[in-house]
Amino acid sequence: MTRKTIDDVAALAGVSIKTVSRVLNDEPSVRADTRRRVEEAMAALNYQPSLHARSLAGRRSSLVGLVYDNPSANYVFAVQSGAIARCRESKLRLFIQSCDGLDDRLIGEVLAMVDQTHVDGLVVTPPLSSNAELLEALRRRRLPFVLIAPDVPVAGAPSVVMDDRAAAREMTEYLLGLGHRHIGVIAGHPDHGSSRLREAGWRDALLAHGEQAGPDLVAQGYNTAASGREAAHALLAAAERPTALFACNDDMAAGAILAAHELGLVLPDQLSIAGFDDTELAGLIWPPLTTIHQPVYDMAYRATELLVQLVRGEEAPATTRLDHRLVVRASTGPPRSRLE
Amino acid sequence: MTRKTIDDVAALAGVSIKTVSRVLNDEPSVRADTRRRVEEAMAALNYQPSLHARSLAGRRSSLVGLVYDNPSANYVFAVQSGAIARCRESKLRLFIQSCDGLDDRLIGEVLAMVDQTHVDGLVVTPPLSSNAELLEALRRRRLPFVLIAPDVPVAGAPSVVMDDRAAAREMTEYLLGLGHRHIGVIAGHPDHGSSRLREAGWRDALLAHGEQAGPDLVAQGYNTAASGREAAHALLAAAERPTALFACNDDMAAGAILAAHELGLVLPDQLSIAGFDDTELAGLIWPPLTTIHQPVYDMAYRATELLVQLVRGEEAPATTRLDHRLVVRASTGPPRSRLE
DNA sequence: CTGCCCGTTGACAGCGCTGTCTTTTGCCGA
DNA sequence: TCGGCAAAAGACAGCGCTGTCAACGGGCAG
Repeated sequence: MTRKTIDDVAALAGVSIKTVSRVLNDEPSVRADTRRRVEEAMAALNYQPSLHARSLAGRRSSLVGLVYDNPSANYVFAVQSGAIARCRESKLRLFIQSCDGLDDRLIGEVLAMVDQTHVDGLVVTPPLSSNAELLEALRRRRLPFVLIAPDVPVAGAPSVVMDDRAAAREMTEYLLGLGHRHIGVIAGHPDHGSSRLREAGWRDALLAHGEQAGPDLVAQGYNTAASGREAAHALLAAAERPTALFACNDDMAAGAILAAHELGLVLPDQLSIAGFDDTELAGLIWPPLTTIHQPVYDMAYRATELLVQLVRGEEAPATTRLDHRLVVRASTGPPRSRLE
Repeated sequence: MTRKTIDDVAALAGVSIKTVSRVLNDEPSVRADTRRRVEEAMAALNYQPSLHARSLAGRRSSLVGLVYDNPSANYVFAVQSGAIARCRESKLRLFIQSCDGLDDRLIGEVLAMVDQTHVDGLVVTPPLSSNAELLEALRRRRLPFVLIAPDVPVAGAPSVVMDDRAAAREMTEYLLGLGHRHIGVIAGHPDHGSSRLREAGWRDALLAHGEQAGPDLVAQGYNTAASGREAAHALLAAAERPTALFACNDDMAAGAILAAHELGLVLPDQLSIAGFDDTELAGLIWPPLTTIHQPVYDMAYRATELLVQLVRGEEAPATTRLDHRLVVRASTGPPRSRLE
């Protein structure tokens, strides 16, 4: 059993291969009954057109690239899921390129992938979406691409973002509303654009309420649980201990909770801890984590949708902002002093 | 700037395109200095051969497929990472196919992907690696494939496995060694082959030590934290409460820990909880989870390596067994009765 | 010096499609 | 009935490579 080609279908349907091609590509000017005959022949032969032949002959590959660099498993998985879902709707295929450990060969590898596979466009996730050099190289290639959560907007490339700063401010205001006055922040990885925004949101809220936001309330983290734990220990060692900690992502919040447990602190009575992202993890730790829901799946879905538009030659909005949501769980509560 | 083709390289190097092709494919019978000239030309032009043209003209595509169906984010991420790492070494590309939500169209979609993209071979992860119908269809297509953790060995398809049963037994024996006598088990998803093996390992250990392994010590879970929590509540409601729980994966263990916290139980004094898989989660919850390290990344790496061998026409061992490891953390300890 | 062999290189067809251009068909009004 | 015209269908080249086979040249035995 040799593989079926367009010639087999054409022969069986009694038409030329070009007509089969037309049916395949949903082109007009094919009579309804001809179309039906062709479709029946395709079904009867279980015909599957060759991606490679189509890509070589035509200009498009029906392939969308997704590039990422070492963010967390949950993030990558959510992004992939969203992008795959949208691709399926348009009969596209997702081609995934991990840049993990590529370091300075990164740009070359991404471009090699782009050139070899002829992807029609690219979805770029953070932190690559803030890599100016990469983006510039993509632009020079005139390859359509969409950014997820870039640091700053890039001309000509639509972005899908959420309002990190407003969300962080919201979270901090929620903590202030509970009665906290000393709210420490565990900052995110300095190379990630969102880190600055989230820290800024925390500062916004404190200053708006006339509270201090001094350096003793800030500890640098690196988006990992280990760094969160360390940062939390540092913050909690201060003379005037914060009664609440806002970690700029859930992993660091989990690390902070570990630190709290190590110090024998009862959560949330003696210490409130909040995170950011609402990963799966947030609901699995104890106490369940108050956090900001970041709609990663939806952002990836939307980004892919925008890319589809670009590939078709349609316009796409420069910035698409999706809503976040404050998710209150059990890791936060009023400070003990107010209870006593 | 139009894209470079093999003709450009040939012209610059002053050879025929066939010679460039030979260099590209590491074929012998190219004189060293000719090879060098061609390589220099390729570098000078930044030439990237077209995947589609190569696949169409040759028989192979340099594409390896990876199929998965809804296991956890961590699992999928680890598998992808391992497979990508091995692919990179052989200059192959990984083509990912998610079967999430495909249900009965699953087999058709996988085969369509295989036929359209002409992947050279497939790495199949659980639970698909136990899908007899899918595997049979792949075999009929004479497509090389390697299974990760299949339920039962499949003739002609190498498998990469770990010894789930021995690992579960080891874990249970460790708990017995701590002094536990009533050890409950939260069984995994009934559709996953490993679930049975892990439960069997638990039973092996208990019976070998002359302990009961009655139905009141078994609760059905579905590999999710929510199901683990429910199962734990059920087990802990028994008249003679178990002093230790063995959850057949980490997510369910996390759910069980949630349940324990809800009941106000102090871990591990009043209750020990152990998991299986050693996902990232295990180190992030409180108390850190005692579990079995499953070498998912390594299994995927190895599976891809075996697939590369198969594609080359070499033999590959029917079964490759990788080592697990008992990872003791703080969620387990001697039962309280022994302390009193 | 001749012929043979092997290592090296090249000419050319064709992989399975799509783009372009041409031909055929069906349908309308006169 | 026929011309005219748009819609439908087909012929054909060629996308960028690899497989096949043929051509070339140099070393070496006879």
